[in-house]
Amino acid sequence: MSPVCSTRDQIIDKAFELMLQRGMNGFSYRDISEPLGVANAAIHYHFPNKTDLIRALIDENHQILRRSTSEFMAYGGDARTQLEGLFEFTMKQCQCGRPICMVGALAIDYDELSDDIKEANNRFMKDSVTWLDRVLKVGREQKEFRFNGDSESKARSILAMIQGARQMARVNGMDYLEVIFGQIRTDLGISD
Amino acid sequence: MSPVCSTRDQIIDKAFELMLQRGMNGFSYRDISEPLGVANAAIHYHFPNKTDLIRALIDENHQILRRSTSEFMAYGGDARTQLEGLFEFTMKQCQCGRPICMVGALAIDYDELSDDIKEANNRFMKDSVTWLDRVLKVGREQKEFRFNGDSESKARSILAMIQGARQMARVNGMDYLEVIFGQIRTDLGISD
DNA sequence: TCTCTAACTTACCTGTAAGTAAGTATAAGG
DNA sequence: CCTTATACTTACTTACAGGTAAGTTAGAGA
Repeated sequence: MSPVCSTRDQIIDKAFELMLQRGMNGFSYRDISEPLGVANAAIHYHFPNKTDLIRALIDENHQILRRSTSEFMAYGGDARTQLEGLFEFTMKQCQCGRPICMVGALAIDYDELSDDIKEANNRFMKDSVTWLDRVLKVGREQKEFRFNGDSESKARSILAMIQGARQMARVNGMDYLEVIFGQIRTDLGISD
Repeated sequence: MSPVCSTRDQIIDKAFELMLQRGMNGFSYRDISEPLGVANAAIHYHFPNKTDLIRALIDENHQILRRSTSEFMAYGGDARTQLEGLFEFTMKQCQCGRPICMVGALAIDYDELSDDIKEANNRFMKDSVTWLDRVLKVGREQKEFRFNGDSESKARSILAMIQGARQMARVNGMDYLEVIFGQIRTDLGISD
């Protein structure tokens, strides 16, 4: 195991931040190397080309979400708490300089992505839907949520909403997110 | 009035398409000039720098939506028809090579936008919310739609959903959009 | 016929992006 | 002590981005 402050980890950290702020074409190797005080070629040593770097960022993203969802899970079986965990997670991401999500960032550059990156991104999306679908199913069974129709469609629509909201929040201010969270609660028949 | 096939119009057409496919940093002057068979500098003649070009694209986008919404309006007072018009409009945009919307495209490059572009983008968003808010209000009064809570929040959430869905559709296939449209109908208490 | 302007083209410049090749410091192992 | 691998650095190349300056051409108006 490499230490947390290894050059490689620092590169990933910085690149991850830049990726979710500006997208794939919005940052250069220099934007990473300069603040870290290393040479440009140091990045090429760890990630031969930009595709390799992006691949690593997708993995990073997947890990972050997986870690977070298992954190929510640990809170207990309460579906409402898990949904609120997703809201909090989203809010935190936006507040710590990650205004857009990976799927949204990659969607812009979709045409120039390699097949394995497209697939990794797709897998991530499906994982997210599966997770939320489960939360909704449990929530409906436990009478915490009230909604009509298929729970998977509902899960997809909520994820789409959050993704869109993140982008609109950037243009129109952070309270856009709170409005959307409120609407999701209302749509799920949560009185609060 | 310049003819439809003027160089200026062709530049806007091509740039608009590229913008909604790849975002602001995803295309160059060459990507426009080459297919049109003109010199790179011809673009600079009409739009001195890239910011001027982007500004023109936002205007173009605003006009397209305004034209479309007044088309829906012309159909009659039926709120349901107007909502379906929005769905159709979105679908058509995606099918004719404009997978993402302008707000989404610009959100990625937000940090490097000039103030007037940010403002124009914000205005566009607010116009869209205002329009949909009205449709929802009328629809609720006429008992075409059934939903809880504030109509403006609902409008925002629907627009966020569509925006997110466009991006997710790119990663996961076009039927994602249909799923989301279906979910919006369900959430509005439309039986069909 | 001459002049002027709009709408370009050609030829160029500067900056910067991604990437590479070759060299170097350091520590670990035999 | 020598060798090897890791983790870099320096110095470079190639390509292309956005942008500019000066020249050209075609048509409209006096």
